[in-house]
Amino acid sequence: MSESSTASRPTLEAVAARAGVSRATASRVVNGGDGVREPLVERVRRAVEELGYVPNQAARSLVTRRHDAVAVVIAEPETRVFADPFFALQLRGISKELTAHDSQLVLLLTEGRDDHARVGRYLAGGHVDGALVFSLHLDDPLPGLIHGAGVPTVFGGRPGWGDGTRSAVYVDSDNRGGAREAVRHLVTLGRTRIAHITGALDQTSAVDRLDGFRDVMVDADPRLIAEGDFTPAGGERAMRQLLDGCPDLDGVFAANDLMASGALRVLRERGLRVPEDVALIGFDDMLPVAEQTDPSLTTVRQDIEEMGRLMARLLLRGLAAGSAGAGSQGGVGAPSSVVLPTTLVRRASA
Amino acid sequence: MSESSTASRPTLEAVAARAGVSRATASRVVNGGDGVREPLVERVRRAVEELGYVPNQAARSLVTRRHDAVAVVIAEPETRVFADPFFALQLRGISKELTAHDSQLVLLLTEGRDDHARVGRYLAGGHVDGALVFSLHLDDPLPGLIHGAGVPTVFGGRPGWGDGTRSAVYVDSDNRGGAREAVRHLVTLGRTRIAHITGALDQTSAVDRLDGFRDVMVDADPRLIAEGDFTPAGGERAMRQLLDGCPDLDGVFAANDLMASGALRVLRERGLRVPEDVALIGFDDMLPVAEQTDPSLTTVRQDIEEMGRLMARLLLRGLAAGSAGAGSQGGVGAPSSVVLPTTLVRRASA
DNA sequence: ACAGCATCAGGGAGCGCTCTCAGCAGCACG
DNA sequence: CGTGCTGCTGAGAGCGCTCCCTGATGCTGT
Repeated sequence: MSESSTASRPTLEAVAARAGVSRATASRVVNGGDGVREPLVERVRRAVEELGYVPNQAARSLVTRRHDAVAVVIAEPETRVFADPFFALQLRGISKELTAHDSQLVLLLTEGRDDHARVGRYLAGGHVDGALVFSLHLDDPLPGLIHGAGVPTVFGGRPGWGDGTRSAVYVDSDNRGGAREAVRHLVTLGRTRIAHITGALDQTSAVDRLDGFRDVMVDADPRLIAEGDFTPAGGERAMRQLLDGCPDLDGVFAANDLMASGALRVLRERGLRVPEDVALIGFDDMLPVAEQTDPSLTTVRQDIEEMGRLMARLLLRGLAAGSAGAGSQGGVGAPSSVVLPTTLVRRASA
Repeated sequence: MSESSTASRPTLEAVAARAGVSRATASRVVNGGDGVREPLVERVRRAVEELGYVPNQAARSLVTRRHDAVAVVIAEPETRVFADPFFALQLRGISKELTAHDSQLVLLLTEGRDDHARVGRYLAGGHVDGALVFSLHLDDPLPGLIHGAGVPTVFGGRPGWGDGTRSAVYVDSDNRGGAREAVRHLVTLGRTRIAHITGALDQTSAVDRLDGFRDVMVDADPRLIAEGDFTPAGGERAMRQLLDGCPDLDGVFAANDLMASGALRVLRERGLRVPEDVALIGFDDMLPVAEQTDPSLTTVRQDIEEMGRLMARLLLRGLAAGSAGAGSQGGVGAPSSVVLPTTLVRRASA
């Protein structure tokens, strides 16, 4: 491990001295240089350069009460869920947007109830300017807790119906619309006995996709709906259940690609051809899965990275509006939720 | 978006006043309470509770020069690489360890050269106590740059041979040993014409795995080594090349599971049975891949989450030692690199 | 009972920065 | 040439905290 340099870093005072100006003027230059005459700006700039001056963020925060930092809270990242590319891509989108606005990304992963309290305390402690929160489960107390903590927050995915989260700002994919499109596509292909493998129904995305399915298959036989859990194994189980209850089904819409891949195995195992006998559609367009299955998976794509970018943008915009305008309460600049469109990606399975 | 509370948060001064003690005493209690008599401790604790006091980290950092924050730098997260479960798991391990030590995780994702400068500046700016750095490519200037920035750093994976990184502290899997074990297993199975699909050779992990392969297959026919790039498509390409050059090979060691899955497809496509005709071993034990292939993949497992945890632990230990001892340079507490063992996971493919 | 010692509380300085406010220049105009 | 104005610059306070140092307090020993 390399050691930290013991030589104390130069202060604004030192820069000012070197440039032959006051600390205040040096500060002005460092923060944009408005209202300082050109020759002085130049001198200060050079002094900064020569001394390798970097502002002390702690000192700055102390007086400005801004931190140029945003917390990203990912609740309950069970291996299964967290390890999929989903969060990685969202993080990248968020990171890009924050970087563009000189904000730092403080990552908070929570595991269990104790952590909720910890995160709540951290956010309430005013260490960050705002928070981006991912909470997968309907019964998660975190969204309510955070919402109440008085920290500007944008949620990733429509949050559950916890206290006060009805008014929450969130960014989500059009799960319902995407599901509708998928099922309609199956209908277009002439399929009539179309089944649905749901996701874990304690997550809004799963509920919304199920609703989308029902929008098209208005009075679907209950035997054509099986509850899954977003895992390949769950997809297999659900597919077996569906085939047992309704052996002549000719279309399946799975609530994600992982379950679709499980379903695919079961279909093949039972000697059913895809897409000839049964057309199959997934959701997410998780590339390593969707492209590698045989046949490759028709699926509903959502732009994950864009979701992340948008969340960050919404939050930053809200922060800017909140600090600029007098009342941040529902003011003109207060952003509202965004639902991003999805697109059907046609491959071989349907 | 919920707005930030306008009521200013209570200060230590307020706590002290309420508890009827001085600011200094209140501070002592908040920081552990050593040297303060029990009744006073109790009173201060209650005041903290009642006022909902949370220390202002900025003010604290300003004087202590500690930040209780660690930067995690992930260089060049191309979608392909970043989106695999690898980083997610490492992040989780890191997060757990940092949380246990009340440190925050500041995530820095870099994209391109400009970002390098940005990250360098950030780290040199003394905003964090230390850094955990992932850099995949041998020619990446980042490790050298960071190493030179005077920030205590631990690397994830053996870094390349950039300036000064020879002495760098890192945590890595025993890539070479794991590879040896995999190839030896193929030998044990009676395979004699064993091929290797390498990873992208600008990454140390790929080089080390190739070295491990060579350790066992001392004078392997060059036609039995094909360069891949860690992607399924690369695995397919390499497998074709291998079969074209040496149609009677009977064992393959792929440098990761993704490439093994690609190789598997090609083998099947050419009518070769796995493991009967060709035994196949991967690396990583990336579950969604290794378990879902048919046949399931024999592979070399590394404990990714543990790697992350260890990196954080090493860094924190180094920080503690560095601030305690006078000279942090190679002192008693200075940690040295760790190479974690791997284990062969036998499934169906070999 | 009193000196001597250890222990614990409080006063105060100061970390590095921003920001208000006063002051001083320079200019146009009367 | 004097007055009023605009536009920069600098002095100084203070953000909330830690920590040094001094002073007060309780306890032991004789």
